[in-house]
Amino acid sequence: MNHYDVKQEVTDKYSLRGRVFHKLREDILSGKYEEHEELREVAIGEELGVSRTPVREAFRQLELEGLIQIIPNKGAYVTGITEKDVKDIYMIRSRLEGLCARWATEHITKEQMDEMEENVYLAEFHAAKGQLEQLAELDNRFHDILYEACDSKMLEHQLKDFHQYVLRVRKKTLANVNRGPKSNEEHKKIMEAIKAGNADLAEQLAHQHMINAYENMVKNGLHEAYEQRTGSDGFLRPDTKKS
Amino acid sequence: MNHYDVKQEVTDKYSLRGRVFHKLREDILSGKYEEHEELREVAIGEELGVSRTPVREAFRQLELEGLIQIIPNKGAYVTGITEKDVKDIYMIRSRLEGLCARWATEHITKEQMDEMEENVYLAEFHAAKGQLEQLAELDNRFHDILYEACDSKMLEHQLKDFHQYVLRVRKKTLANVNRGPKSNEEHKKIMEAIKAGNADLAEQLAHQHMINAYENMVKNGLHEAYEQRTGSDGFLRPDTKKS
DNA sequence: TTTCGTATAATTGTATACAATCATACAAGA
DNA sequence: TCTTGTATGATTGTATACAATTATACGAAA
Repeated sequence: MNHYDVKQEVTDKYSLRGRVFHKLREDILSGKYEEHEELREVAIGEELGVSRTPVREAFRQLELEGLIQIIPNKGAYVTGITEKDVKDIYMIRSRLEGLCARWATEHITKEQMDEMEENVYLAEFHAAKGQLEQLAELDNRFHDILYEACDSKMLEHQLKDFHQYVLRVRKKTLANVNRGPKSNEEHKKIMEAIKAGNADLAEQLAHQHMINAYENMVKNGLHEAYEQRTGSDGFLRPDTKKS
Repeated sequence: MNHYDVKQEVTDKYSLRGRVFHKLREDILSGKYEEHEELREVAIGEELGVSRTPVREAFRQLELEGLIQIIPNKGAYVTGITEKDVKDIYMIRSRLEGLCARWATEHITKEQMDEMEENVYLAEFHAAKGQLEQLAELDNRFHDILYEACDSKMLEHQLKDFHQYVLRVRKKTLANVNRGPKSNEEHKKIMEAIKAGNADLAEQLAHQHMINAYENMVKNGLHEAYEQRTGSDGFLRPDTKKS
């Protein structure tokens, strides 16, 4: 096995730098830090019990992920996201999710198809019972399945990049009682298109699915959704990675 | 003026770390290092006359840009790109370029429109005279104009991310005598669609433009194009940023 | 000869010291 | 009062020392 064949996380979680990186990312996404808040190297270091070196390296990564902005010789600041940014993100993502659905149609395995079907029908069940928490988790998982099924590490990388932003604005989207079931209905149609091998339709549906999600969010008050830092909700965990 | 309003490069070019970052990026893209070649901190540092600290920070950024891969406690390796990756990149980019053209239709300024027209007609001139070098530069510039005109820092960021990869495989694409003029014809149609305010058509044309570019590349031997590290060509400079 | 273990070297990970830059406070002058 | 220059402290930028980990060489045993 060559070194480059090793399945490698973007950053390891077991070095100090890795831990700092993940901790800061989670804190930023969860709203611990205000937008435009300055992050000081020594303060972060002391809080986590490490020196400045790993903190600085983590900063450089967070900068490229778009979560903070570093101004030379001044400091590191939590990135602000405007409403236009949010809209752009969703529109970009709609294209990529569409492409993802297309490729998923071409590359999905039987196991992935099975899990997707299970996901949709399970979500239908929870929707009927009004269990929004489970519904939200299944929603996240549906998209993860889609990412895996598209079988493109490039596209997956892109979509996960956006995930960083999206998580900051998405918290309340599915909290709306109407969107959850509606979202799942759309998942079902996407799933059926994939199963039928209709890539064009799958792309179109996944594309529209994102746009609907965005429009729903706007309708329900985008502003509060992403301005509010420590909302009383939070049933949607920031990191929805599967185990 | 608030600190976060400052137009800020992703990374500054005047710190040692910034210089290391840009130098390494250029070297990787230009093919100075083999794929999967190991980059050692001290060696790079000595070559550039700096210590390991800025080199390490640059490494972390290059990793997130996808140009190198860092394996904990082992080393940093230049990322390998498979043929499938290349295809994926072009397909993803086709969607994003399409979206970019759509937004450009909605947001382009008069100055940008003028420059785009000038670009196309100038390219027509060079195409007629068979001046491929100028043609290639104008081609790059056309896309830069498009990126600026779309007026979305999010999309611009995404497209520039891909640029890193694309530059590694693109060198020879336009060297083909046929593709240059053909490419410009497509630019012209995109330009006309934007000018006519037809966003749907602009998106569709820009989308197809990318796919054509990819198919042309495949037709002319993708493999050599991106495997070859120190080709005798090189009239297409790796960094095509405007001055 | 091959395999394994150990010693040594090489390399990365982290902490810290020092330099450079920036922010702030305050006083002098207009 | 307002502006401006300077001094001081705070913060980031870089170099270096040391620790931890990994790679390599080499010899002993099977």
